[in-house]
Amino acid sequence: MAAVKPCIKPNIFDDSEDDDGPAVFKRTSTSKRTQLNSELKKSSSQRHDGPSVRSVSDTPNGKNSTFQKGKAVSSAKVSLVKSNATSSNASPSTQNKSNSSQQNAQINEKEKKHSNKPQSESNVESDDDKPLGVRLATASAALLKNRSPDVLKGLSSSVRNSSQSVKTKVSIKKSDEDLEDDIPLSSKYHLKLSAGPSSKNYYDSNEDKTLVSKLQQNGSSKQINEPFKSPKGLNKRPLSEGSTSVQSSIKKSKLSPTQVPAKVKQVTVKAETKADDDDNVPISQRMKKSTPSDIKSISTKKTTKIVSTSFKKTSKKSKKFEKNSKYSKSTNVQPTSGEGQKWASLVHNGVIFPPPYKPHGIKMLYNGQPVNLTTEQEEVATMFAVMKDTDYATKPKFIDNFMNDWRQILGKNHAIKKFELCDFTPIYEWHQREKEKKKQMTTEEKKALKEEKLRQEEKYMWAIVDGVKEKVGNFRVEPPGLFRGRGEHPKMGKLKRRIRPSDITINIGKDAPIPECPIHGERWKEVKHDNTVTWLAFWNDPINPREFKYVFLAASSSLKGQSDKEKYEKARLLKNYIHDIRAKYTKDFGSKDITKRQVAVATYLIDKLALRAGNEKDDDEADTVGCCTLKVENVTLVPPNKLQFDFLGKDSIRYFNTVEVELPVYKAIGIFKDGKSVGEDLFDKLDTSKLNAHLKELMPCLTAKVFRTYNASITLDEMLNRETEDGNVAENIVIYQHANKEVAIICNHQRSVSKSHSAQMSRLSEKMDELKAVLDELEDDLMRAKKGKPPSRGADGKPKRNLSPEALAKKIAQTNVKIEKMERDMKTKEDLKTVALGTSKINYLDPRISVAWCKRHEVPIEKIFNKSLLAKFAWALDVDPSFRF
DNA sequence: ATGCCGACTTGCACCTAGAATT
DNA sequence: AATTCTAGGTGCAAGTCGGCAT
Repeated sequence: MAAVKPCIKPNIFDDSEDDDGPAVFKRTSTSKRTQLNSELKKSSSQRHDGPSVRSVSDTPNGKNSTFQKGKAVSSAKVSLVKSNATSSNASPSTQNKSNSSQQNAQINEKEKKHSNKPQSESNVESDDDKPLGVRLATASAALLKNRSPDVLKGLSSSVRNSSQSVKTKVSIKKSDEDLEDDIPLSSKYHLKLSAGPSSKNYYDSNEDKTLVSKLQQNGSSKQINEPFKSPKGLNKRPLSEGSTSVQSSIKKSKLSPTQVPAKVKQVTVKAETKADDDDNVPISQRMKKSTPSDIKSISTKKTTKIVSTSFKKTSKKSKKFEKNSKYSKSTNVQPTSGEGQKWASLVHNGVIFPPPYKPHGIKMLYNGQPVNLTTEQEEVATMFAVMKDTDYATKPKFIDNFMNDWRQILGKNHAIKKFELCDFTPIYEWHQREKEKKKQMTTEEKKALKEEKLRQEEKYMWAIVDGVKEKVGNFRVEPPGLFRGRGEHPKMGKLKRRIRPSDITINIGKDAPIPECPIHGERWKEVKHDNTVTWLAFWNDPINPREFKYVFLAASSSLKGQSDKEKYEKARLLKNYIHDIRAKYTKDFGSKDITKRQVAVATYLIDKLALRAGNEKDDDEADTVGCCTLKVENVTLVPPNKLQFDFLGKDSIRYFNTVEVELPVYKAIGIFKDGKSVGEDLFDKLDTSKLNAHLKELMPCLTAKVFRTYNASITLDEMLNRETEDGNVAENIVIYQHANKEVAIICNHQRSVSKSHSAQMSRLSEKMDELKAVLDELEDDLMRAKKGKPPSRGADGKPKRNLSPEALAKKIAQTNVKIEKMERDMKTKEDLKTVALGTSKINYLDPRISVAWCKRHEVPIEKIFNKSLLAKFAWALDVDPSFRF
């Protein structure tokens, strides 16, 4: 099928499993039905009037690429690694999946249906459903453990070694301890996996046995529960050391979409899980036929219904959770309909602006002398002053950008010229005092302040969408400040100027009153009525005027909930295609067509390692990469068949991981690297649009990011179902958190170690020592008691009560329990110090998995989802307990 | 095909109130 | 009552991806 096909909007997917009816988001107060119909009629022609007006770029120094360019490239560790790696060579044991397959005695009907797939019947299913990473993960524990600090530190080296380098990396001081923390989650994870026996190779059900056989199977054994542990250490992730600049020159300018399917906008109907529907069709056929028809909305509707009803019969829903849900199913009508219409009526009050700057009059020093500044000049000086104790304050790029922008405000003739002569301390101290004052306020004062703020903001907090009151996400206009880009962002420190009403475009229903401009005497830049988009307002980003800042509804809104659900449905759909997709790319590993081969390998990496797609980036952004933009130095071959990845990904978070891969992949990577020099693209024939175009041929609407969602959710689902025993609530929660953590590691979701982490840990170990001392003493006393002697004197010298051996034994047992608990707590704390659980929970884990699991195991959902998550996932709360991803 | 624009999701850090601990 | 710790909320940066114009 042509690469281009209309991508359906997931309406297509069916709701049947979670409820009886086609689900529709029900709005509390008003029903949408009427309006929906009308929406259908409307055409979406207004689409183009999106934010169109834009100011001319005003980036004076948008070109600051110098900094970036200066960076040196990295990638040295090859040699080191190599040796280590080899030694660590995980033994790929093979072994089976039986575990997983039996995991679920009570597969519900739906499940069974799923397993009907042609090739995956006989529970092969279970295998395919496993995240690749899990199945095939490898890692060299030894490698990680042995990593010398140098290895870590310098991603930089190869260049260095190779002499080409100008390594300019801004030095970042790191202690050895720090280094430990730098080990990316993913490595830890894989490490863990690598050790044990494992499940069979994922593709063994493929036709492509040859390839398979060549490859060693390796495994994933979850039983090895000893994740890599980083002993001590504190601190943050590595930073910039990674990539560098050679690349900039090589960079292509943006990506280029090849052919993009025309998107069928959210069409109405409810889609059905085509998955289910299709289950009886051989996948191959399915792939072909499916798209056009199935996915197209209307036809689907019917199907859906049928399907859903059939499903339903067995399911009885539990409504418990439903009450607080503001959504519910009401009709068959889809919330949005028509061509891409997102709403029919939209009422809101616009946005609120930060208060004008209040000058404090504290004079900073220049060359030791107090200087007079105008209000505007002082404002910018203050922005810098208050950042004194952040890392930014010492970064040359930051300072440089800040000074450039500040000088413009100071004017040509101002006395202040050189940063080195500036002393912002007086302002900084003033700021500290202010903070202190605020802290000292009594609770009542604070409360009053809070109420006042609330009073002012209340009207902006809500919008009325199709008659339903919904929370607005970010109604506060961003205050002016200094740009805090992540990683080595070339624009960090630039002044983010104040946004005014004349910067803002409002989007609102035609019939709604236009929000009054909150700043007297000013007016909005523009007011439009585009119901094909969900934003309420936007303005151009002052740092990069070609980009926008939008005001959207909050996550709890129906609009967001709906697309969230669609996202997960799409990922679930992938479950039905994944087997064939894997077979296909495995086959293509050996393709003579180099593009095909690159596509295959890239897809494999995205699937197996949950890499992001990797769009092209401009020179005025931090130099980070994703799959398609990997540079040759980001991947190192580690014989015989491992790859070591080391690069900075989104938010300049380091991805460092060594993985065993299929031999053909290993070889292919070698070929892709061949003849290229540092800074060049590993996948030179690829970009995200080509890759996504390819993925769309395999499954309608499939894009790279779906793999992340899929692998995250399927992992949670399987882990929960495999590991939950009939424990109590607390035990179950531990299991959940464990699964959550695995997912976070797969996705490389990291957080920086809190400043107080090490202090906290040492405090805990002190306590632990105390407890142990107590234990020793008790044991001693017990001994004595048994011999009929009195207990020894306590530390304070006072005699202790003479307890019976039984009593002492009991105390000992209690103490032991305490110690064990404490050990566990410490371990978790240490384990999680660099792992961020939240991101996956919010963005990657289908909430229905969690809700259904909670229902099955009588875990109160509140233990898993906090208030805002409950609101965000309102659409999922009434899922049938038998739901499986 | 490419580049750009546009809209929307994802992601980490920071801040804070309130819980937990002393 | 004072302090420390933590979860949860917010802020906003940084991704993804579609689609149009060229």
